[in-house]
Amino acid sequence: MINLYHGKPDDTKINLQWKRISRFQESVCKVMREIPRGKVTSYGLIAKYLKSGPRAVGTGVAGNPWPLFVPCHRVVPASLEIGNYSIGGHLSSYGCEAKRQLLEREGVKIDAKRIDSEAVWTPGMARQ
DNA sequence: CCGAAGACACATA
DNA sequence: TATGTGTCTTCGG
Repeated sequence: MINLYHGKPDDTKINLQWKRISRFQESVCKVMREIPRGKVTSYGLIAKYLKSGPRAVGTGVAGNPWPLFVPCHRVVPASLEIGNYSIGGHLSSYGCEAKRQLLEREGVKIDAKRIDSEAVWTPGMARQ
């Protein structure tokens, strides 16, 4: 698994229990799965794509049932900052550091505390 | 460029 | 039904 880091867009042979989450969360997760490797997107873009509101997307991502299975770490604020990120629960306050490491390792150029605007990916585009 | 305030859509209790 | 949210956009300095 974790083919996400190997360039494969879909690694979920595992039966994710979509039924346990809401329709909206499912849509958000699907959109996030379409994010190419080395690219990032923002809540606002997903919100626009889903014809929804940014905060709703944030809520849906925050309640992401499967961190890392769904590349929620590729979702950053529109300000292109790292933003917050909680992995393995809300116990890790250093999740943002791990997020930065993950993104950097995926090829996203991060300038100290900001993400390269070239790495922004918009939902709805043709997958690379 | 940086900081502060309002708003909107959806989830959870 | 009411409140909260990992936000966004806009206004002012």
